[in-house]
Amino acid sequence: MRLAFMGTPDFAVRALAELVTAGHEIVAVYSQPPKPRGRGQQLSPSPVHAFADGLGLEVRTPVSMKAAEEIAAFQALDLDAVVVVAYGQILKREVLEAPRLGCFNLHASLLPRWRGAAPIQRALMAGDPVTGVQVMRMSEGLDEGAIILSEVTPIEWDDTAGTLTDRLAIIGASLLPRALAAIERGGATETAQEGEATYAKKIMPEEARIDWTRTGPEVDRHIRGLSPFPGAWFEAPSPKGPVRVKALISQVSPAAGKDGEVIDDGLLVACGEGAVRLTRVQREGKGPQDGVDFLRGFPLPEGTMLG
RNA sequence: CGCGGGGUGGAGCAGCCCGGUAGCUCGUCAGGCUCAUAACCUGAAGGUCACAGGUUCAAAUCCUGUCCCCGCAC
Repeated sequence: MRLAFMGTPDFAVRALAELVTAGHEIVAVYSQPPKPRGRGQQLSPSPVHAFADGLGLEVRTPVSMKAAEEIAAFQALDLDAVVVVAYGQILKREVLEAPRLGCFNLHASLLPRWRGAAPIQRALMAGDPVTGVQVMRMSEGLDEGAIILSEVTPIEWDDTAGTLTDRLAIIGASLLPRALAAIERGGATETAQEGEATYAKKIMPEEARIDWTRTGPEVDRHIRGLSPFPGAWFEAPSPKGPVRVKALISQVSPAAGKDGEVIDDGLLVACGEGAVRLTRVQREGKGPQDGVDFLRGFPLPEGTMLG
């Protein structure tokens, strides 16, 4: 089919790759414009942008798809369909209706649960037992379209946003060629979303700080849901003042103590109820390291209070 | 030139301000103790202190430049 692809982060790269492999003609790739990122504020293209460049595909990075000329240029592409994966822009009706067969979206949750920006992290933080990816026909509302294909995956006790994202990206990417094949021959079944909708709000920086008054399981989910990005963090006391430390991986434990108190010599921290052991950690200015390695150069003896 | 931290035996760190013997917690190897051990004791190996210049009698430490890593911000 004659397609356009719209996507921005790493999560979307594999989807694009699968579409290319499936032999579709990718007429244009839309991605968010390069922006200053990382240290030094270097202007750098999005992962999808960079990947598409590598394949020699035409990349378009409009600041807004709402501009009349942008819509006109899009309509002129004369497309069969469009695939959108974590693009980061709302598409207007004129855009959605331009392709012959419509616009399709890959979304990383079991809709209507977790519509919106951060479905994977929200599912993990909420302690959902399962999640999944779905291909849907896009409509004007936010992630409200009819479902065409979906696959469920359990959320394991040791999953982090990172591992789940990787897994869902792979599953989701494999769903797309199948969905498109069905759509092309007119055999796709479209099922309206059923159930109570919830919204996966964007993660705000203040939200990432660990609240030790919450229960062990809640703190654990908070840590894994935000790992590796943006990272749940706390403050550890040091001779030079409080140091910000990210907790990347943790395990729940039934031990007890005061909220935020280190209760053994292995980074076991008491919560409002129960405790969590921090098994992988990263302090500012340093790389990620195992809890035991961290402790060798940054002792946190029993009784230390974390903030 | 957005702000900031850092590159020291295999791992994680201290030492740098106030130049002068390479330190700490582990790991590894050998031996000992022990019914036994990831425990304990003794001993050993292992480092051009990121790289390149400079200052100095002397540089991990001071000065200049380069490369690389990371946190914030996004």
